[in-house]
Amino acid sequence: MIKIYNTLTRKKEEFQTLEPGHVKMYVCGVTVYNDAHVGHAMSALVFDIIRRYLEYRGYTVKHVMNYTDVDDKIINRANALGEDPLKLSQRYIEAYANELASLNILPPTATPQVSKTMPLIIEFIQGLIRKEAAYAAPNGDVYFSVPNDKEYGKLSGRKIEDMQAGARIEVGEAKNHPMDFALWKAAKPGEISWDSPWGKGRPGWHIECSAMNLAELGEQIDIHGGGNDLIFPHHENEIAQSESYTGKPFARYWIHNGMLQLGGEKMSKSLGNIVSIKDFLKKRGADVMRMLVLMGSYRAPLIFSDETQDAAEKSLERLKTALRPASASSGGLSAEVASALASQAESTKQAFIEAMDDDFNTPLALAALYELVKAINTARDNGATDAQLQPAQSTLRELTGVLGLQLKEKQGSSEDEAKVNALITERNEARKQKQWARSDEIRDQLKEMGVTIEDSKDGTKWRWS
RNA sequence: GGCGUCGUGGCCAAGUGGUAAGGCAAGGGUCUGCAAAACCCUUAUUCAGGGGUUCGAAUCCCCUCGACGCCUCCA
Repeated sequence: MIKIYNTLTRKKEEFQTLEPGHVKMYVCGVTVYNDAHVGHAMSALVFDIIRRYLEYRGYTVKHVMNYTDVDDKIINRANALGEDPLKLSQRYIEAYANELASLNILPPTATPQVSKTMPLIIEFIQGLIRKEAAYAAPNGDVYFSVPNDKEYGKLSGRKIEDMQAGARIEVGEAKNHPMDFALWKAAKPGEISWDSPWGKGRPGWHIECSAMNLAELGEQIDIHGGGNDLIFPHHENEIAQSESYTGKPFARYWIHNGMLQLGGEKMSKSLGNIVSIKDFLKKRGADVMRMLVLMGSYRAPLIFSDETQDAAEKSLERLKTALRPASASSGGLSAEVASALASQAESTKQAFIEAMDDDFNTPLALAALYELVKAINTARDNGATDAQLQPAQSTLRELTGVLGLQLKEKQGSSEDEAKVNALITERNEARKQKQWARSDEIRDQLKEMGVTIEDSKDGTKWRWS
């Protein structure tokens, strides 16, 4: 039984889908006006891991991730660049999709865009007005009427009065109540706009997600996800809109990931402390980013530093050691020892599932994997053959695959490989003649080429590092 | 000011009543010409601090201190 921490109830709950065996999951994507950063990658990875695990447990997952391609920031950036806003956002959509693929994130089953959902958004707003949950202001804006929604604040645990005390709320002249938020914004001169019953304009930020949810997944969904910075106001407003419109409970489980932190602060475009996904991938591999996410709880802040990145890289290396082949000269394990390895594989699998079932406890799941790593390596040291290692290794592959880890050994060009082999042959000649200085010199040379070597009874092994 | 999350060894981190998982780092050992990798051993009488509940608390309650997030665009 899978348990999920639900932001709505602030409790772990048993996971039960609306429809047996099927999961409808909507995750807030990004506003596309700039390069995405590793914080976005974290969020995408968290929900990719959740999706992969749910699929592993037998669910069919409909995974919707939206692109906000109509927004103030996009318009400003497009104006600055003298580019059409939709062309600009399209460019960043393609870039983001490629980056997600590079991170080994499964493509969502649908990726709706605001600009392509306009008729439904307008219809949604009309519906809210009909139900008196919203009103059109004389200037062409349309607002959601917060005081008319008795349940407003249930996700974020806020009271309308408390928020007003914050005094940071801008009182728009056209609003009836300071907490009301825009569903439709009248177009300013020269801005991109769409025709609507209220004149030319464009949607507010929150309504798009309500509309796209309805379009892609229907009135009720199982999982709604995103970063915890979206809890208020975005998700609060989404609930308000969707539930006012349908009269039904919207999402069963609200899942929010913690923020990625750089130097003790949240990484965000407005703070300017950004590491882009592009730059990260130049320095480190996709697995390193994923490992960083796996090492901590998805709900907690993720400390992004050189130190944690190094640790993630080393931890990956450790997982990889278990997947390496048996020693060529191995004499085989006794039946007893071989069956002990098999039972470790089985108990690791169970521990892994138990950990992941408990609100996707990836650090605990990893701990289970390391036990299997140790068992495999010990078996190899004790002379296991490849055939004896293989079942345990394939269990390890299966489980790391569920987490989305690729654990590929690094590759070099075949030209370089020839060079490496020549050097190793030369070194082994030197070693035969006990010319240790020459031998070590060659090893240093190889190291500079990015090659690690290991001498063993079966000869010299090497790999790119 | 309000709402929320949280404070566990050098770093990351699991652990919601029964006596501190795991990874990285560090030290010692086996192996090796030396390394590397693997394996073995060692490293928190203690869980921000102070009270309280309990036979028993990192885990529950109260207070204090501190960090972070949200209350404005934000994954």
